[in-house]
Amino acid sequence: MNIGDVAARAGLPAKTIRYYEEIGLIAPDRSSNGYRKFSEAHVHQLAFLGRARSLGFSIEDCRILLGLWGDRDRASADVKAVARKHLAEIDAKMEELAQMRRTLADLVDRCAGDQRPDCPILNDLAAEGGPVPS
Amino acid sequence: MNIGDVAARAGLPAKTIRYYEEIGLIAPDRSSNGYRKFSEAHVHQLAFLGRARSLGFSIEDCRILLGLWGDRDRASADVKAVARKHLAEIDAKMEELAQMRRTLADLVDRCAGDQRPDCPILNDLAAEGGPVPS
DNA sequence: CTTGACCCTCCAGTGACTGGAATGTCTATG
DNA sequence: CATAGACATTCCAGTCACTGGAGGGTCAAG
Repeated sequence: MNIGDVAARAGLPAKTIRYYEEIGLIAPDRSSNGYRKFSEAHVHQLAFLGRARSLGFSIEDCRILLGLWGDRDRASADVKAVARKHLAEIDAKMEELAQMRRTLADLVDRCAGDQRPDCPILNDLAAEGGPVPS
Repeated sequence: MNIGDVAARAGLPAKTIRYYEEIGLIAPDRSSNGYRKFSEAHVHQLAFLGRARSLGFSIEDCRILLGLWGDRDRASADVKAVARKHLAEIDAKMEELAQMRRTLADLVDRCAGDQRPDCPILNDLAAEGGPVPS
């Protein structure tokens, strides 16, 4: 199977698949003409990667998960540990965003948004204490 | 004022301040010895940038906000538009993260996390339909 | 034999810094 | 006056995970 077919079936751009080979995530064979040759197993691996990436796992986490997936003797605890770490990162990011959102929404609410120059958003950004909600 | 003092007062790393100069966000003078020379106004601008960045505004948004801040004839509507656009981006990111979080939390919940290899996390990542919560 | 769809490699760019090397300048002390 | 150490400078490379594009080779159909 050539890269185009694999890309269609795995739902990933060909560019991305080439990149994944470059960083050693997958290792397709080569035809005599230099084209990458993919097996069904490769398609499954790439689809796996696509799903893991869509859940926000980093490439390095994906590498680990792919290794665990291919390891018959894995412990589910190892998989769970990776997932939990990622979950914690997501929670941290959400908390950070929520904090920004609160502050920003407050500023937006307080701004008249008319033709006059007076603006609480700029005022708060300019203020010593910054726009950190007390 | 040298870059070290400005960095301490604005709460930004010197490296970042040099970077901001490189991309044209600020324009400090130079002493005869080649050192950057900053004024009080520069300190305020940098602190402004630090606060805007901490709210997640992109560098380009910061550039716009800085311009509006320095424009006596601005309309607060223009400021509000920038902030609202950013608020919408934050909301989109939060929604995306929340979606990931739901799926991932479900997977983690369903995984025993013991020494056995059976693992719903890997199973779902490997599945045709992917780990998209129905 | 040509056309067009595919494939290849290599290079550069994204955003917003950050680290480090190699070098120059200033200030305080012996 | 020499020197040590704290500061400053520039430039290059790396981060993360791709993405775009140039320039060229390969293949199947008509």
